[in-house]
Amino acid sequence: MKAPITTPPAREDAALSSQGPSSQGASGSITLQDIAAHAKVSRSTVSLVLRESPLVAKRTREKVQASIKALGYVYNRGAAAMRGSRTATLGVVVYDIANPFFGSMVAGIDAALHQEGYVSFLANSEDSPERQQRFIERMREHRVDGLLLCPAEHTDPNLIHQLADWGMPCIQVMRYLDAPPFDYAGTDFRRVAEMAVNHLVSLGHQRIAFIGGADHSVSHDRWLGYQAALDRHGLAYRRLVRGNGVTRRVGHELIKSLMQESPRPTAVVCHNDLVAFGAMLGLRQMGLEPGRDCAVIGTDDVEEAELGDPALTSIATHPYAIGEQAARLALRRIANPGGERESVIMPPELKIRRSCGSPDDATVATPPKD
Amino acid sequence: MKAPITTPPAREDAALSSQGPSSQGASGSITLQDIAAHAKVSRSTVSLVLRESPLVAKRTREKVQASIKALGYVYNRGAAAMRGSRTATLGVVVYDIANPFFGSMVAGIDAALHQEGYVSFLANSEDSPERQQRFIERMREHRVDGLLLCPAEHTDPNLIHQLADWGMPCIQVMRYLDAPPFDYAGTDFRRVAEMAVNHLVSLGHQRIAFIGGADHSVSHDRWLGYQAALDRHGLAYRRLVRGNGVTRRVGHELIKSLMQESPRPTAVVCHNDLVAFGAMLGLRQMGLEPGRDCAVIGTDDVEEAELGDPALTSIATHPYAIGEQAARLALRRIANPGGERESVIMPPELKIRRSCGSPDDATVATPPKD
DNA sequence: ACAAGGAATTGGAACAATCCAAAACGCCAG
DNA sequence: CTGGCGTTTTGGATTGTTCCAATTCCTTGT
Repeated sequence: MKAPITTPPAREDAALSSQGPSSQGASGSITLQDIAAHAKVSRSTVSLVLRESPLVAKRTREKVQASIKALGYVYNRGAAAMRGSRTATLGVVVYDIANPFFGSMVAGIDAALHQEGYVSFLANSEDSPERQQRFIERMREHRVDGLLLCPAEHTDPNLIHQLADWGMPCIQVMRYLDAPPFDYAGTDFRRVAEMAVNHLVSLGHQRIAFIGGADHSVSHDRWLGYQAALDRHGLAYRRLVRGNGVTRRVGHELIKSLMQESPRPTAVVCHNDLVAFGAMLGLRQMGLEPGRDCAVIGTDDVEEAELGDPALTSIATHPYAIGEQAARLALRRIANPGGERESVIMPPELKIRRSCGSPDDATVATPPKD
Repeated sequence: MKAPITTPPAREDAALSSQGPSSQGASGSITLQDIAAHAKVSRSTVSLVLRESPLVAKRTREKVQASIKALGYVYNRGAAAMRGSRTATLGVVVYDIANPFFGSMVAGIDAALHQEGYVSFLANSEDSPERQQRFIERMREHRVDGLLLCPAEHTDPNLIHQLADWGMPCIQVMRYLDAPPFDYAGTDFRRVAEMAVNHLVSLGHQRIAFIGGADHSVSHDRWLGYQAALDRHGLAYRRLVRGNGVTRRVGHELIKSLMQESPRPTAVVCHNDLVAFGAMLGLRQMGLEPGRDCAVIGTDDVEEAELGDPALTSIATHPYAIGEQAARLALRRIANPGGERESVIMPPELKIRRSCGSPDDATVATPPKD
């Protein structure tokens, strides 16, 4: 890692130093009491105005609001949280924020929370249970109203019960620990894999492989779905190569060894789109054409899928929508902590493009009829 | 958008309902007073122990720590922030968290803050100044110690001075508003574009175009760098096609019209790697080979650059490191609010791959000597 | 003119920590 | 035994809000 270069200020403007000359300056900040004095009402009335209580008369409300504006008052949520019961904050834990899938999910969470006046702490666990644990402790100290958790790999399944004991609402997202019932938002990964297999079967494929995955619920579910779909269609060929991870590189490596087997698969379901891109690249390097010599299907439908060469057929999992739904579920649970646990499952969606063959070369992808 | 499917709990485990039977249960939480009583010392002493004050004697400290553990005490940072001066929280604003560049940056911020016991609120402005403004107001209400801001497009440049008036430390990241001095962390985008041009010139190129960009400081700087570098090398050809955005699609469109001009450029500098991927795809579709018929260079060095076909030569801008540095700068400023403003600039780095030609076809990319 | 009743307003206590000045403690020299 | 000094410990005041019960104000009916 290179050291950064630190420069002094590029230009020293006139006397812009220290605090601006405006208003009250530093931290001797305006309180409810000050507003009350200015508007000639009581502290309590001001508090009611701030919380938009219908109790306070219109004239008074307007007078108070004028004072609030005039003095440049800033509500102190810390103090409010102390007496009241909610902080209007949420903790969000993901394990890889640099992954655009989680980026979209966080964008969805943010949008939904923003609407309700909530604001969220974000932590990136990097799949370390220890880091995750420290963050959760800090969230407790900050008295967040709830937690949105994509559990790190190898998290102690007991965590969920511990959170429940602590009275901290927790929605699991994408991944989950232990057994239901719990609050969960995600997609049905079993169904995702099934849809992929079904699509390939409908195109006439009989030898369908699956590549990629890691040791967590989202992968297990895909593997189960893959096998269940093959069972249903009564297909004997099955080849599940898990590899180590969910990256382009993994897809690239796995497809190469897979295509040297005999018999070769005619189609491959990939754990996600990154693995699929790697697989298509690997096929090209072997002189094989994705979509003609071997159908490739991904999952997630990342933005790049559409612009690939060939454009990648994929099962969309809608991370943004999952984020929104997870956030809404969290708010529901906070409003009603004792309520029945819920699972919000976003239906996956097949996006047909060219990597499983196009109308014009469908004949090539379709094996002989008998 | 499809509606999600909401299911009731999948399985109702024995009597797992309501709160667990553990400890204190609900919110009648343990306070300093409780610890003090249990350890037979005063509230103040417990407070000192918690803050690791050297004032308290070893025996006492141990006794108090034992009580803290025994009662399962949770520190209340809200209450602490009320009397004390810091909240150990920071606000972070980005405009597109789904972009992996910002994902990495946020990961760097998170890592640096985590080490110092800080925790951060995250907001995704989606380049809306109004949303950004609302978030900043909320951050003020939550009394964050500082702000890390990637300003939304068309943000009022006055915002920086307003924040200064409010006494809220603010580090601008990547983009910046108005004129120095201010605290800033980013990379030198002028230099980024210059490096790209220099590299192409060193390979013998004379007609070098630039594509992509939006109306903000990071784009302006790249454009300036591009032009400055051409000036320095005394090259007359210049073609700066700004397009509308920084996506693959933009690169794809722009390269196509550019290659129909006469004379054609022999090399193209792209605003970022996404634009570069689009450009390479466009070249292929025109029957041209990136790196042979036209050199392509990107900036950012995203993970996919290495795995592209051909692998993309790019100027790395190290978003993770920028995030770390921005966070550290914020903590420095919080510790010393009156200190001199700083700019932390990460040096960009040339990553040579194959999209500007490889050793074996260097002759093809190099025009005649004279 | 007065009581009743609802609408609007209010003061004091509570929340859980920190800060500060003062008190208690221990130890040793005179 | 007392004074002095340095180390620990401690109440009480303080922070800015919400909650609650009580009070005041304003109508309106008799």
